[in-house]
Amino acid sequence: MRSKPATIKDIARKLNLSVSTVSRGLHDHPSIGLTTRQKIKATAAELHYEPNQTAIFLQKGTTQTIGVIVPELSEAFFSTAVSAIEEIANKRNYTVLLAQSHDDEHLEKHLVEKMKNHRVDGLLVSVGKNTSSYEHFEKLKQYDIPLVFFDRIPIMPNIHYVGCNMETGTIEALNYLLKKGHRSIGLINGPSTLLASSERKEGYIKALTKNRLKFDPSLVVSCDLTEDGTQKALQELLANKRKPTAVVTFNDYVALYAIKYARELSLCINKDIEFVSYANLPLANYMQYAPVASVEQFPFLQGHKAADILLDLLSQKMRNQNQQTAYYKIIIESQLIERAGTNDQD
Amino acid sequence: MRSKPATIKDIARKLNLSVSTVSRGLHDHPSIGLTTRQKIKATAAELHYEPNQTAIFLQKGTTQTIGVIVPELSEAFFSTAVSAIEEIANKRNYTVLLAQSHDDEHLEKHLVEKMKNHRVDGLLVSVGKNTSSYEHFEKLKQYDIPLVFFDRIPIMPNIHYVGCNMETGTIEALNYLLKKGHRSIGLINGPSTLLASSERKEGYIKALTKNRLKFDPSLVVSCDLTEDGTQKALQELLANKRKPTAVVTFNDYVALYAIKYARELSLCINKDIEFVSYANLPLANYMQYAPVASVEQFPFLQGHKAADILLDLLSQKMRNQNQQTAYYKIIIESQLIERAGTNDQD
DNA sequence: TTAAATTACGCAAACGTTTGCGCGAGGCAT
DNA sequence: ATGCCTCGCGCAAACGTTTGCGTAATTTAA
Repeated sequence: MRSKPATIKDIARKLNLSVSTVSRGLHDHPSIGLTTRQKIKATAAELHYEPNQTAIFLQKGTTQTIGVIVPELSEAFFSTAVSAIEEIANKRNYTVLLAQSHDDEHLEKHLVEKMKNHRVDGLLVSVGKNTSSYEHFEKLKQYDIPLVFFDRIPIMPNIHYVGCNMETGTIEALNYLLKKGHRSIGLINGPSTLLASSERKEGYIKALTKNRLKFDPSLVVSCDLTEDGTQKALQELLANKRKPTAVVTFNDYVALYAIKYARELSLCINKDIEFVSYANLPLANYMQYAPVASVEQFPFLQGHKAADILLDLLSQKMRNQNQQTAYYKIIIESQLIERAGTNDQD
Repeated sequence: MRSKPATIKDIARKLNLSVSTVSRGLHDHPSIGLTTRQKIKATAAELHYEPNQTAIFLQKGTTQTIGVIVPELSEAFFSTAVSAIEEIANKRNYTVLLAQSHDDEHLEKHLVEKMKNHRVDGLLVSVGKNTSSYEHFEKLKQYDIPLVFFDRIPIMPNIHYVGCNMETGTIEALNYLLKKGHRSIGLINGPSTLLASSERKEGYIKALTKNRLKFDPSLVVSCDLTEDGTQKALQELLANKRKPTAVVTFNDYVALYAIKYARELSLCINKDIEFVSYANLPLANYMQYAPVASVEQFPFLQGHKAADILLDLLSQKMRNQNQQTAYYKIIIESQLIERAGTNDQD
């Protein structure tokens, strides 16, 4: 058992043919005679020959790889989106080079650099929540590497992205809570660097305006999406003169942290205070006290669309259609999901 | 702004030097004069030159990449292990090519093939729960690609692996439940293709034997780790003449499904029936009814160790130490974690 | 002054594949 | 018999980098 895999040269040597004949024979090129092709194939099988992708990539100037950077793979949202991306990529014979930034801007920059060095053909990114500068993304344009953002989108000009309409989702959430009788509704928002945060706030304001209610800025609080940050945010809301009877949280994890803390303060969940979240993760099905509703953001669809767009950009590039100045800005409508049989305290 | 990145050839042409001089200059080779080196570096910066990793990989016959295949990234256990692997890999300047098999044997085979075609230097695998044949792993030996299993380990000869001692963890779990007064304890086990399943069963039997209790095979039930399979398994246990008052579940997800179903059957959790699980995931902190204890399996440590072993094998290989016949079989001791203040029904 | 040693570069091959172009042999038409 | 066409192969370059070995010029020592 030889230590090195067989190459075309080995087959050529064994059959006393040239390397180019063997390469063509393996690819069923019509200029190679049938018997010669058959001999080549048989010898390839015998030597367990497998093409070396690195050599092919060098020769073709493409790596047939797309890079994907997400903040945290353990978040079902991101791993769902990634599963969708993998599905599309597999269908189009692309490899996915996956990395997680752990919401660390420095690591995110390093990962973008590494993706560039690996000459990924294109890149899909969900930005880290703490990322506040985007030169590392700008630099990719110099290398002509197509880039599509999804879910968490930076506030940058001239970009492709797939996102969810958080504004309308927020409006639905507010309408739902207002219909339930709530008049003082808090919002635990995310970092202001995220478009998603400003969208949520916009939706919140629009919903109040539409219902002829006054917007009280002190009921909208930012947090860093950590458990500690969430506690502080809830504390701030509960200390408000207009103590909220309902809170919309940035996502299910924030809801989970907020609910846990509310219980520690001896609040009766779904009586003293109700929660609505974003993401509608399966996690909530098993939570002790789940939010009464959640805004579905269709991560699988977002991942799917982002991958589609990227591969479309790649195929345009291959066809040398550099006249692309239009930017994809896909917004998927969100959907408020009311939880059936929200847990009451027994 | 040129569409293609600059290469060493461009620098060479611009400075009227040879390609080899430029390559050596970029690497501070002592045979290149200082002024020449400085000129080369300045021109490289000016042209935004960045080395092409594909070319380097071809020339060096290594990809500086390790492949990692796990069943499901959304499981915190696997994503934690992957974070540990990434940490080690980054330190040693390796890229991680990550893929998820979704417990699908066919997809797992395809991913192994793709990893091989990409000439990953080594591979880390946590086997899919439904994988029942392992030729796809055997074939890697032909290509001299080092392979280390972690967490879910196939029953195969001559392999490297890092696992957790499920036997002693199971014994601790049984001891804990026996000490609490339970005498009829069920076990919802996993697929029999997994070593982890037989280890759990062995631990279960040994614990009973050590406590001079009879082993009743009908109290050990296999399931496929799905929600549906878990329901059936619990049903079977509850229909037992010796209806268990405690159940040890294969992992936290199985516990979650089992508890949900038990509640549907109007059983009082932690009164009529208690659960102990494996994995000790953070998820359980937010569960409505969490298992009273869980066996910690240290996924970060497992990932860390698996990556260490693989990189050690790779560096032995680079030093041409083919005399390796010893196989790494690392077992990390598990640890039963009793949950503080297990939820009582209020 | 001459020979030997050292310095600073360049040539060419290699890694493994693809592919444009060319050539020799055989077949067919005139 | 000769010229043209087609078939079936091979040569060589290329992709972008690294590196073994060689050479010319300069410096140093005898």
